[in-house]
Amino acid sequence: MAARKIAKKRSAVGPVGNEGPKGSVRMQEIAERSGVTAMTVSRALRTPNKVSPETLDRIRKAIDELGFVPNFVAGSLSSRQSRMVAVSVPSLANSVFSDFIEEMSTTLMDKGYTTIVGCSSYDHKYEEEILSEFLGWRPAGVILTGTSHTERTKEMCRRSGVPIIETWCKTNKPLDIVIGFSNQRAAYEMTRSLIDWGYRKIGFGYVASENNDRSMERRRGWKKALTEAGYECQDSRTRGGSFAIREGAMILDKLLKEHPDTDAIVFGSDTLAVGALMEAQRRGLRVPEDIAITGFGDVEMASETVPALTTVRTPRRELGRVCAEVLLRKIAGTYDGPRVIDRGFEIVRRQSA
Amino acid sequence: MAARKIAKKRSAVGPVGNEGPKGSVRMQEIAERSGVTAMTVSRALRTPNKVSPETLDRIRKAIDELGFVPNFVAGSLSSRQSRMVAVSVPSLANSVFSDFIEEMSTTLMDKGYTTIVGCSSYDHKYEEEILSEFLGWRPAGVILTGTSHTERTKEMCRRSGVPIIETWCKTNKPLDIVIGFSNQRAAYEMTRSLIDWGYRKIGFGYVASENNDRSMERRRGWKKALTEAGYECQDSRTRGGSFAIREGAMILDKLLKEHPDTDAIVFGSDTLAVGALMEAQRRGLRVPEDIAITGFGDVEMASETVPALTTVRTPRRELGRVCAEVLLRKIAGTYDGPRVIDRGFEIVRRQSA
DNA sequence: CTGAAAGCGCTTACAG
DNA sequence: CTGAAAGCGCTTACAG
Repeated sequence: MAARKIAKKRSAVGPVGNEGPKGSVRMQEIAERSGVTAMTVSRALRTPNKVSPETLDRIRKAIDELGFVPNFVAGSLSSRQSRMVAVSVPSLANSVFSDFIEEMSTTLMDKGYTTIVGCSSYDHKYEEEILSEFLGWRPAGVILTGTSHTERTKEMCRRSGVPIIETWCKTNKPLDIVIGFSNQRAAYEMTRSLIDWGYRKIGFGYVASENNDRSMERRRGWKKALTEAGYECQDSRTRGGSFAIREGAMILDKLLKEHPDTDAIVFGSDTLAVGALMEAQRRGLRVPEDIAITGFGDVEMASETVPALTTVRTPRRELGRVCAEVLLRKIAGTYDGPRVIDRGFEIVRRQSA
Repeated sequence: MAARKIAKKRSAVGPVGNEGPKGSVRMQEIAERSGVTAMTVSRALRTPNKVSPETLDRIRKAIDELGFVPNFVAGSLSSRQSRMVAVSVPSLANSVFSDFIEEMSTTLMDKGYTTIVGCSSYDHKYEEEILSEFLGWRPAGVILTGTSHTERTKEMCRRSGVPIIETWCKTNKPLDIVIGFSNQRAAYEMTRSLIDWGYRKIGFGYVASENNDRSMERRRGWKKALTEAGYECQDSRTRGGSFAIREGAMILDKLLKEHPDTDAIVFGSDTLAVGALMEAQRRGLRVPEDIAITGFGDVEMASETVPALTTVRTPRRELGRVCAEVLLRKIAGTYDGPRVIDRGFEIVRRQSA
């Protein structure tokens, strides 16, 4: 405010170089120092081939000397497009999502885009708040986990007019574009595989949350496989939003107590499965001889446990990259691919089943 | 552009309500609909007590009906302060940092701040690029992992004039403020504890990277404890930036090959320790009878392995919260605490040593 | 309690 | 290849 006004006066009067601690350098300063106008500095940054080589040199030198960092806030307001992408995931503590985010944000940064990330804690209402906050930054695109959202979330997405990608799921009626895989199909095939391998009393372990459509889809897949084969369905769950390892142990305990003849458990996540694996070891249960255990995700840990975990590999890094790439093309207006993109999954058989 | 101009004309001519898909609602529209000027709408949002209750009601109603989302980009440019905080961590895949980030970003969002996160992949040069990118958004504050950075990174921090917090370390000469704990002291005490518990040939396992000052500090602490006690120092490492579980197994292998009489290994991270634990199990080695293993971090998994992991608990969530709180006070200009904040650590003895 | 004017630092859309 | 003018959607600093 006052400081800025003084700075302006200074640059109009004498040579630059004494920018105060708070007075960050503007294009104007660069322009003066290189004997052009701000317009040409702007061009040098955005379309350098439209500026003469000598001018370019001078400008670049000035930028370097003054440590000029272009103000994206001003640029975004002016051009009505911000190179920013907003993402909401249920949790970062779950490595499945942190890997996804890491890959996505790296891909986006390579193209000059900044990623803002919010954690909804598996809560649709909180996802709505995050989105509303993020939309204030007028992002160029939005990526949401799952396909179930509050009405207001959907309404805000529509009104915003920006490209939306939903991910980690598959649906036939995405808000805009969906990139993921069928959770139901994946759990179905995992369960089918167990049946093929000779298991008969197959339980399901998960954390119940009406907000987690992925989890519920997986449960549906497990149920479908058993029903088709004419087997009983017995599941066990803990309540709450977190996917603590501990919960896996509790589920194993509960399931074996209620249905002692259970010979396999399909878990809705690797974290739960690893928890169950550890609990089995503590009890002296042999896996898979006494009880088979399968996970979902194929996190790094899955191949290292003893016994190594049989699981469903989901393409989490690939999902991050593809979401970024498709979104970028949507933003550029050059996307002409399908609205539903299925990246599949893979059953990985190791030792635990 | 053209669309915007048409939209303006529209709103000047007739009643509002037909905003196009791209034409997001502005304060101007809210003002017209509630019979005031944009200035009053701005007040209603920022200092509602300075607006008459009736006016406030009308404005809020209009905001709701039109689905107005204030444009932070314009607000930031105008007020010369953005409610945005930039953070750089080495990796999100490491749960130690994702927990930290989750806590920090939640704390910041509660106060109306948005967090932008970048992953440096344990690379100082890449940290510099991320920072330079982030500074373009004119964040209100910056949080950096570690205390070792490139010269240009430090220079940019100074020039930016925004509050900087370094974390996960302790140093006497922070760029601005440092909030963390002494990695050297923590590893020293872990090693001392092992000595007290009767171990004599204590190795150190870590991933070598000159960019990771935390790791090197921990190694120094281990060495110091052994040297003071007059014992030999034998370490083993793998090269590279990642903290894969696999590396822990490789380190165990190498260390036992080169120094078969090793009776304990201090690991620089829980991930490595868990990898070693699994490898020991695969080889039929008893932990801690044949070999003791300790970790660093106390991640969720640490208490669930069999045997449960003895480790150093670092206050990662607390660090996230405190970084956010201190930064917020620095931004507000009300911080008068120390420049060096030590949040300590804790040796957690379980079964693996 | 409310408003008119000016400005934040860029980019767009011309013009030359 | 370069520049002058206008404007992006808000907030600041008055004034009433």
